[in-house]
Amino acid sequence: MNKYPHSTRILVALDCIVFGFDGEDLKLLLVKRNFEPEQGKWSLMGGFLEQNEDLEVATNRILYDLTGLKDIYFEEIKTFGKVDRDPVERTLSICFFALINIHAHNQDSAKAQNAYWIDLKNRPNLIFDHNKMVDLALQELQYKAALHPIGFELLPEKFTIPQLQKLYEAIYDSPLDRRNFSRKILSTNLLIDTGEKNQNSTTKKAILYQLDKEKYQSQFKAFHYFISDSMR
Amino acid sequence: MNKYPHSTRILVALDCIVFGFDGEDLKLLLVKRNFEPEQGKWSLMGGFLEQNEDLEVATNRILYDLTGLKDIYFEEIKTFGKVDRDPVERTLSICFFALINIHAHNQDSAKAQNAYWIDLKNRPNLIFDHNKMVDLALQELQYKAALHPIGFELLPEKFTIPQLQKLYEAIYDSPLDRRNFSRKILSTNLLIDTGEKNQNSTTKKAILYQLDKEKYQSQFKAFHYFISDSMR
DNA sequence: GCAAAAGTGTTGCTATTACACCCATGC
DNA sequence: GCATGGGTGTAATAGCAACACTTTTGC
Repeated sequence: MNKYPHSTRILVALDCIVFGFDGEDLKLLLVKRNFEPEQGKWSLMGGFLEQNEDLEVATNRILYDLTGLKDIYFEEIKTFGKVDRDPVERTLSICFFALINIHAHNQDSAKAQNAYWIDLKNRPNLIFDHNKMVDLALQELQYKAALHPIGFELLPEKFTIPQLQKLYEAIYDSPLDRRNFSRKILSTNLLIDTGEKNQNSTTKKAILYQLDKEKYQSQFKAFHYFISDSMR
Repeated sequence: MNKYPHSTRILVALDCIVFGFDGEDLKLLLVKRNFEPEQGKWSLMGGFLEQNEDLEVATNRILYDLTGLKDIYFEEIKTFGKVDRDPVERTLSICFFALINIHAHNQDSAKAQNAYWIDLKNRPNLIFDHNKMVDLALQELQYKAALHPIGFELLPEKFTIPQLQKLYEAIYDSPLDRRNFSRKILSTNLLIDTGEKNQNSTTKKAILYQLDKEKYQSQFKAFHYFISDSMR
């Protein structure tokens, strides 16, 4: 240990932007801090990287503590490294976003962390540089979701095309044509008709689909153009 | 300083994949290590993040030391954080790639670092997890260059469309149709005809273009589809 | 004049848009 | 039966792939 001379060791945090979707709006899982510094203010969920912990392990640990979920989809965004970004001590923040099915996560885990789902559009001011992190995370989500089928991570196992459309409309904050959207999604062949229909509807019941996980895996890196350039 | 209790400070390195293009092949600027550990072996250029140094500043410092260039295009890829990735001491590596005009950089700077341009296709085995870093960097370059006009960063100020095509063919290691490529590039309106022609040619002299930097900036985030999905 | 490289043109196809119409459900 | 939301259809257009031909240059 500590054999490289003359170089400083630095505190390394992980900060996580957790996105969820309640059927209408995009939500963020935010923490009302009951600890110093900035007690009482809102922040992202985070934690410190431990000496004997792989980075991926730490990420999964933080997400599990917050949501009670394992195998969450997450993606590293950027490392924030201004010297003075944390007033207490110089701290790097490795920042990533995660997508979860808002109904699958464990409410108790969230409560234990003093975390709440907040509407993305009405989000409060966050501590430190966390506002910038959220802005960047939303940009990355919009970027990735236009090309790759990551949106499904935010939905329950079975979902309808109109639900999927509402999700995309929330992500891009703009309306999409119902008919063209449906055709585009179905043409990817990523969806399997379950034969069931959404019973929670007062009008025509929409078909419930589920993701073809094999195709999802194999086609993940292909470009799908879910959203045209002009919409983004 | 050091006010957060109970958390370990960690050594943070930056490792840089520098891409260049000599007109025929993609090149990597690699360092033949004249220091321990792994002296005599090949590695990426890197350095440590200092206590009072912003992350971006450190990145620019390392790139400047290596190439003698400022304002280099670079992009963060990922932070490598396996506990045992460096045998000497646990070290995080914030990994990024940079694109430079191979003829503009300062040979003396590179020599001072014991760095050489190596053909990407014939690259030697690298130390630690640096092979993985290069693989990932190439993937990211391919991904980004298919959608955004970053390829120009690898070319001199004035260049011809056939040169640009050779660059894209090197990046994707696959041939492109001359006529369709030309049309696609010109349709972006990113190129300005300088009126000059490439004199280093024994046959028909190609038109020298330069980048319209204003359009480059403003359209950078738009999708351009330089390369079709099937080619990637 | 000929070989080699660069510039421009055409055509058929595919994908995307911007629309309209019909069906199922609950009241 | 009617309002609401969901599923399917179509015609015009734009963009793309796969081609051939012509021009410039050095020898």
